[in-house]
Amino acid sequence: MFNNSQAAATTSRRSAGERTKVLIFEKALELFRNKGYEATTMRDIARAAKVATGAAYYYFPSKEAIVSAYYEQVQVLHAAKVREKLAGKEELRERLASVLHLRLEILKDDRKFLGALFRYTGEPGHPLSVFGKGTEAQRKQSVEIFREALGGSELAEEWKELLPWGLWLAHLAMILYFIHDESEGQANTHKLVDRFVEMLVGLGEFADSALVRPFLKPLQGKMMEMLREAAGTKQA
Amino acid sequence: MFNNSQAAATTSRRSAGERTKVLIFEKALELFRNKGYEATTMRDIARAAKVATGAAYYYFPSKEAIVSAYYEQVQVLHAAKVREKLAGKEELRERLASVLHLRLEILKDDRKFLGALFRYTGEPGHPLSVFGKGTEAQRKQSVEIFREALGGSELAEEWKELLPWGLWLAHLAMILYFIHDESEGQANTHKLVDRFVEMLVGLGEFADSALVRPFLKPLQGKMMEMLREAAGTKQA
DNA sequence: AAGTATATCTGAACATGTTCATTTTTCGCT
DNA sequence: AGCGAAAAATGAACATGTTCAGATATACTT
Repeated sequence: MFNNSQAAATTSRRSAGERTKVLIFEKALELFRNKGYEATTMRDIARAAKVATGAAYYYFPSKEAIVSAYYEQVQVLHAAKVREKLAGKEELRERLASVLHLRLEILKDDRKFLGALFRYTGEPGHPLSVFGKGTEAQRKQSVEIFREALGGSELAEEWKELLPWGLWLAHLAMILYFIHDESEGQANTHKLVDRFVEMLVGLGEFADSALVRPFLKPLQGKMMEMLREAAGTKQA
Repeated sequence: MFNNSQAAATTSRRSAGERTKVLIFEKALELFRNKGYEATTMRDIARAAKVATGAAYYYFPSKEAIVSAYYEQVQVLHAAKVREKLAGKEELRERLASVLHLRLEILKDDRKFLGALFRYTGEPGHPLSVFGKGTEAQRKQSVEIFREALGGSELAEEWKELLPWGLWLAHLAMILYFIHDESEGQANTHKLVDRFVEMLVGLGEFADSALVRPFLKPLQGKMMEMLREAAGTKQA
C-alpha cells in the first residue's frame, strides 16, 4: 500500500501506479462533488483520469470503495487536527465540541456523496457495512479519537470503555443529520452538536452529584448492561 | 390502488392486474427469503411469477420498492396486532415492550432482506430514503403506533410530541441491531428491547420524583431543545 | 356485436457497475 | 543494452436494474 520512505527518498517520486491511483481518486472526488455520487459513472471517472474503465478497478474494488478511501483520509486528517486543537484545552465540553465540529469542518463540501457510506449499514456481510467486519479497523481508529477527546476526565472504569464507542455512534448520527441539513452552512448541525455536548456534560455532572447518586445507581446498572450488550461485537 | 368493496363484492374476485401484482410480490418475497436480496434478480422474480421482466416494473417502480411495499404491509399487520394486544394492558412498561416485541415477531424470517430498507438512509432526495419526503406517510403511520402505545401515560405536553418520534427512531435502531443479531432466535435483540424499555420507564419515574425534579429542569430544557430541533423536518 | 379506450404485458434495448483475458509498461538485474 | 517478471492498463464482455415502444387483453359504450 505504501512505499517505504527509503525507496520514496531514492526515487524521489511515487511509482507510476501510485500516481495513477491518486489521479483516479482525485478526479472521482471532483466529479462526486460536482455531479453527485449517483450521477458520476465509473466511465466518467476513468475518462477524467485518462485511463480505461478497468484501470479504476485495478486500484479500487468498487465505486463505493472510493468513498470509503476518502473517508479513511478524512479520519487521518481529523486525527491530526484534533491532536493539534486539543493540545491546550482541558475543559471537557470544549474538547468534545472541538472534535465534532472539526469533523464537520472536514466534511463540509462533501455532503453530496457522504450518503454512499451508509448504503450497506443494514447488510452485515458486505465489506463496506458501517458495522461490519470489513470496516473494523477504521472503526477502532475512529473510536480512539473519541477516547482521546475524553482525555483526563475522571470517569467510572466502565464508562471509560463504553463512552468512546457511544460517541462514535453519535458521530455517525451527526453525519446523517448533516447530510440532511439544508440550513446555511449546515448551521443547524453545528448547533445540534453544541446542544448535545452541553447535555452530555450536564448529565455527567448531574449523575455525579452526591444528592442523586444513590437514586441513579440502579438505573445506571440497567443502562450499562444495555449498552455493553449493544456494543458487543459478537454474541452467542 | 384498491378496489372499492362494492366492486370486489360483485365481481367476487380481484382484477387480473391485482392478482398479478400480488403474485409478483409473493414470489419476490419468497426468493428474497431463500436467496437473499442481492442474489435475487428481477428476472428471477418475473420468471417465478411467469411474466416478462417488464411486468414487475409495471407494478413496482424498483426492486427496493418491493421491500418497501413489504414493509408497508408489516406496518399494517403490526398496527392490528398492537391494537389487539394492548387492549387490556395498562402498565407502560408492558405496553412499550409489547409494541417492540411484536414488531420483531413479524420480521423474524426476513432479516435477509430488511437491509434494503436502509440503503438510501443517507440520500435525502431518494424516494425510499428512511428520513425522506417519499416515506413521510409511512413514517407518520409508524409514529402513530408509538403514540398509541404511550396511551394514557401522563406526560408533559412537550414529551407527548417528542417521545413517539423518539421511539420510532429507537425502533429503527432496533431493526438494525436485529439484522446484525446472530444469536439464536435473535434473543439478544429481544433482551435489548426489555432493557431499553425498563431503562426508559425507570428514567421517567426518576425524572418525575420530587427530589430531583428541580435539578433536572435545566438539563431537560437543553435536551428538549435538541430533540425538537432534530425532529424538525425542514429548517431555514 | 362492434368499436374504442384503458389496463396489462412483452421483450428487446439501454445504462452502468464489474470482471477478465490479454497487452503494454515498468523496473531491477545481468 | 537486453531480459524476464511483476505491475499497470486495456477494452470488450457480462450481469443486472431499468426503460420503453409496441402488442395484447379487458372492459365499457353504443
